[in-house]
Amino acid sequence: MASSDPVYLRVVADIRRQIVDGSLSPGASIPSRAQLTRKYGVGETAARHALRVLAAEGLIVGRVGSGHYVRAQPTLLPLHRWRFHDHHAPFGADIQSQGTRATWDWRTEPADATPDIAQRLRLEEFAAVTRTSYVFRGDGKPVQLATSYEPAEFGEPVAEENPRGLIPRLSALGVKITEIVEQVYTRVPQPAESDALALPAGVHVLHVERTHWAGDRPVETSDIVIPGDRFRLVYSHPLTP
Amino acid sequence: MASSDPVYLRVVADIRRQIVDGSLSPGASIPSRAQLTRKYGVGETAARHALRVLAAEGLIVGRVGSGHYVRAQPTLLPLHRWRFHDHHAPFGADIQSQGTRATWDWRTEPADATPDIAQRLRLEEFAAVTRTSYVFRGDGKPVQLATSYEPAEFGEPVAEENPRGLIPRLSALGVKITEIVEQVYTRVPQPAESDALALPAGVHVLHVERTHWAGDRPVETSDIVIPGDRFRLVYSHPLTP
DNA sequence: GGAGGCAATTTGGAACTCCAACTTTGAGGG
DNA sequence: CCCTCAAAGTTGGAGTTCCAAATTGCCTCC
Repeated sequence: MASSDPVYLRVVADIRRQIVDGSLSPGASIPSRAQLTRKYGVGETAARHALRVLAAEGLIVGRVGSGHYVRAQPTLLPLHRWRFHDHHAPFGADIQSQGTRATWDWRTEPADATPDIAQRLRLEEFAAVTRTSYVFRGDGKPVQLATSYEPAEFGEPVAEENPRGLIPRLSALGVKITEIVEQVYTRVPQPAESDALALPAGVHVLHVERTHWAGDRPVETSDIVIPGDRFRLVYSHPLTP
Repeated sequence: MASSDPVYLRVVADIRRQIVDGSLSPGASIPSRAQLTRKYGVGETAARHALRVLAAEGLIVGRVGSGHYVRAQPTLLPLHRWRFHDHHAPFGADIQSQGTRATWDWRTEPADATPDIAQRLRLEEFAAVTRTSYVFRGDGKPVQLATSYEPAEFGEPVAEENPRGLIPRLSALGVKITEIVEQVYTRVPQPAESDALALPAGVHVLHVERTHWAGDRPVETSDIVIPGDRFRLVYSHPLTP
């Protein structure tokens, strides 16, 4: 904390310290901005700025008319990525095995492959694909979004077949899945995603690009959007003897 | 965009749309706040607020005295998590294989296991462990931080032995690694991490908790901090016939 | 004891103003 | 053409003031 640093950073650092060292526990109230101006001898602008930074870090949350409060640090539910890949809805099976009631909606439609999807599926641009959009719910609240793309040649996953899952469905078509690859990164959610997932301000998502391979051919690719404040992803790698 | 929405959101949405649809390409300048007030008929506060939100989303970056500019969307270098686990520095080997010169520093010291580490290593609280802190550099710039913990009984990885890597080292001690588990989540970086990794404002990190298992015993656990604007993690899962 | 009303307080949005440090541009001179 | 300097403009920090919507606590009445 250099003496030339902006005053708001002094306020941020002090409050952050109290939160991190436990002096201010989850649910505890933070001084109002009027109180901060008096306590730290700063103006309202700096007080607001400090509160804004702390809120953006997810450490506090403001309630209109009431005040700011320390946020409980989220417990991140683990999603074991390879454990349920033979279920018809791996995510659903995972959180259900952890005691959360899981439901999901999906919508399937024919689409043209965007350049990105075409590349991932090694198709021509604008090739015909089948796009299936999912909303997964835990205890009734949306907790994950996913969009899956398959070459149109595999046909549309009709409603009765969908519960069978991708791997057996493609197997019945003579396509054997040999590998699943997931690429994980973090990003800012799009406004529609924030709305759909009821994300608190400042929360980023984990974005998983998952591709099913049959030998050296990609036969399905998905974009999965996972709230970064609710889940962590667990990957296991056994070592062969 | 409801008509009762704050005016700053109108500005945000308009500029975001231009960036997303390519009208404003990377490097393009954004109107200054004075220009925004005139263009959108809002006050300076709302103009600043809009710019602040866009900056927090990583879409623009402000340069003092110059203006705001559209940020190039980062190309995320893939880190193949299981490909180099038998190297002495898997991360280094990974980015080196992609053309980036990798170097790293580390520092080893005895420590007492915190409750979290004790739980992860199935040790008593405050049990003696060996803590090794790493700073990984790509082309001379820090690009990843990691802290590794081992039970103290394995001894201190002395400098000459470190290049051999964890798995052969423990193997020489009669401990056979049977599985590696990585848990991935995203979070706000701590100030020291932001400094160390030179993270732009608003960038979150991927945090990987990695544990090496020998049978049902955890024998090493690490916390790995990866800039969310530079890397993505790639996990592969072969399906057995 | 419970319900309702009211005052005080709070947050989030917003306006206007000022300032230091910095950048950019244009004019003038060599 | 190149260099210098001044003017204009920019960002980030900061202050003060106002307002709508919401919350909380206290008081009064039934």
